[in-house]
Amino acid sequence: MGNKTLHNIYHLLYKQYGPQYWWPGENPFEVIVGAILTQSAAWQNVEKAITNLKNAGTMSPSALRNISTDKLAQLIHPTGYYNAKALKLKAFVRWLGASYGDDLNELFALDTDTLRRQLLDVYGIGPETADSIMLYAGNKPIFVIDAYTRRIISRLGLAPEKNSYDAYQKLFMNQLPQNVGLFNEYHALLVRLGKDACRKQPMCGNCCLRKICRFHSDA
DNA sequence: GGCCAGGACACCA
DNA sequence: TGGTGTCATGGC
Repeated sequence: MGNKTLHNIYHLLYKQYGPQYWWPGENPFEVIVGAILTQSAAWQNVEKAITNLKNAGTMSPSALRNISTDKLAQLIHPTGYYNAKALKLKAFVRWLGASYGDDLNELFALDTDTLRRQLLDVYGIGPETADSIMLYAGNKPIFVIDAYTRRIISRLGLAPEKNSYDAYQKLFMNQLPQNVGLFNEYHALLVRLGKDACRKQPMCGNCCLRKICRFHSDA
């Protein structure tokens, strides 16, 4: 594989779709809440939940600590898994208050490795959510891997030997400049492509991946 | 009416 | 380490 392949795919995607303006959210805390709520859920449903939280005056760490878990679950009902996600939000704000006095600037002042380890220790925050928080709320140069990314890369024949989150992440981070803006836009573009792409295996001949496929086989 | 969304965790072998 | 079940609504 040419070491410029991932660069070229990025430029092709950007040319096709343009900037995606991620992450939708008014401030870093809202981005974090959205990152937890969007786990295996359509963003359209997450927006409804975020609106509910704002209307209830609960889009803040202290407000989320003070509200009951049941009431919180009601507010985020549209996202699905609302009981589980209510516990996850509770776990995060409890930890944020106890460890950092609700100060996200202090949290994001940690070095990248320490920050990621600490986020992963919080209940409900796995690799993708941790990396989304770091990149889109903390502006840290780390690449977010999701199901779309794996599917697209795999179908292009670029899958790493190990089918693990870390292996996919290294694939991108070893070949691209450690640039927050690039990582931000690239992941968003992969999701955009993923929404368009045909899900059938093997790759069908006429879906939105075709152009990239043709490019890759030419490269 | 079935499928699947911008996952994570518990439990098992 | 890897596979499976669970959590669950809403749009197409």
